[in-house]
Amino acid sequence: MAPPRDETPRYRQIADELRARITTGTLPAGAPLPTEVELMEQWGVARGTVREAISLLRAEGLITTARHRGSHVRPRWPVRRLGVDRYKVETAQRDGQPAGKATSFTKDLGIGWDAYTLDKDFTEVPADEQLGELLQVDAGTPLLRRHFVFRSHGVPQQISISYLLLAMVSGTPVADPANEPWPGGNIAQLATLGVTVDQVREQVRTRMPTPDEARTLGIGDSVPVLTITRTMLAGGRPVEAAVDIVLPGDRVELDYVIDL
Amino acid sequence: MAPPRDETPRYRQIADELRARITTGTLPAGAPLPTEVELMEQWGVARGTVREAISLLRAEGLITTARHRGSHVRPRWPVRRLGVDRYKVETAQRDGQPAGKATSFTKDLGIGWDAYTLDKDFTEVPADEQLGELLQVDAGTPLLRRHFVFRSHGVPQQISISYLLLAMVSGTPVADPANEPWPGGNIAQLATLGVTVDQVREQVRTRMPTPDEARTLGIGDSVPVLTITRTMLAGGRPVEAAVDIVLPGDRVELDYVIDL
DNA sequence: CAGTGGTCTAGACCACGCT
DNA sequence: GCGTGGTCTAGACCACTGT
Repeated sequence: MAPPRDETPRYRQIADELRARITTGTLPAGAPLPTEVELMEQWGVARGTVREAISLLRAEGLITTARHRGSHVRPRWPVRRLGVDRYKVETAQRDGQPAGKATSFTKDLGIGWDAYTLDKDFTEVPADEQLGELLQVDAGTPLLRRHFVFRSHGVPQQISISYLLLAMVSGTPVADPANEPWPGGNIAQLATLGVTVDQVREQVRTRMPTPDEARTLGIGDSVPVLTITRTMLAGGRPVEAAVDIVLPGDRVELDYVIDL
Repeated sequence: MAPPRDETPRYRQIADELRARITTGTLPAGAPLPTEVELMEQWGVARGTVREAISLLRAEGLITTARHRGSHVRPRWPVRRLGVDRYKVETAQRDGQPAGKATSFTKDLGIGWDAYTLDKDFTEVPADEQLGELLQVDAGTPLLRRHFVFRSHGVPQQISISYLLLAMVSGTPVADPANEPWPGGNIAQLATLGVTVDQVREQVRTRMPTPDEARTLGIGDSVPVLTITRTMLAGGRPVEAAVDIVLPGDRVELDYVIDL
């Protein structure tokens, strides 16, 4: 009953054909794919075979599938650039008026990403081993944990979990969530405490999102994320550590300039 | 016939249970998962349901599946760090003896990645629009295209396609593939032509690999890749552009330090 | 040869969005 | 209420790996 074993599996042939239509633009961004039933008829295969093909394309990030509404060609998002100079700009602003909202997030927003909202969640936690190492303190040292979800135009753009030494910020305006978003961002914030950040280290990795992250960022669970572990240092001493900044991989580009 | 619609789908429950066993270490790296038939019996479901669960885990990069040999917990690879100072080190070496093989690739190799081999493929191509913009030349300008596949211990670690202005390198040793790998790497290479690279720009993105890249890098096609577009500048003038450096996302970390 | 995953079929019921 | 994708069943043949 199984059809002739010509060469490549049927479901792969179907996926190949659809992929070609997408990449050549015959199926433009946003266009609906044929329904499963249509594909069954066109190719003369069972539904499972069609679904296998579609799930391949979904895993490649080429399409999205919405329940009851079919699969559509995934539109390309404008790519948001996160430049290195975002930190330098903030530094420059530190001495002048902290006008506008220039967190390291909002600074990055190019065209079209000017308005934004935050979810904030501040708690106090003891340092675990990894955080202790990053911040060069003993495990158990009390930290202020700040969990942010940045959104612009309602679209989630970044998840970040950042840690500050509680002894450094306790009782200051920095420890008060009500003051977020803080004009000038993290670095301006620390400057009000007399801490001058002079070096930022970013460790960049990629991985697939957890189901939770995919939901929060509004991406398919087949779109990879960029993660950054960021350490801010003042005079060689770590003062802030963001262990897991999570960015949607389909619309972010990190831009680094290295002077030799 | 369909079983009770309690809440989460059966295939998801199965995946969740297996995922938990993996992350807690009950199923350690390299351990085999139960076979499909075993899972069918243990959960009392059809094979399709079991396969759905397994394909979920595969998409998350937690397991690999080999034909006729079952699924196994994917071992964690040592993470290779690509630090910013790799370029600075090369600069320092330029004036001294170019001892050893210190390309920007080999410099990055920490413990265990000392021996390596190259695939090289040099051709001459005209600049397209993107390359023209990166190198600040007109489209159509002749370029030397160098395609490398770096391997260490037989394991592919990096694919890169790099472009140099043909007018700059034509007839020089740099244009001769036989001279690769070049001691000291790209920057040392350009130095022999009197070109002093003083700035490197890297644009980092992530995406899923093409089937081709997955095969070349020896990763599953569900492991994301990091891509870098790198421009080297000398006195503000771009002298080299690498449009698509592709790195396996499961074993690479990019490390940037930003001085303010 | 037994057992594995790869592929495929031909049905089924469901919840939900749309018209 | 019709059509969609989501989920599931119960079979089947295949190629290849191991013993």
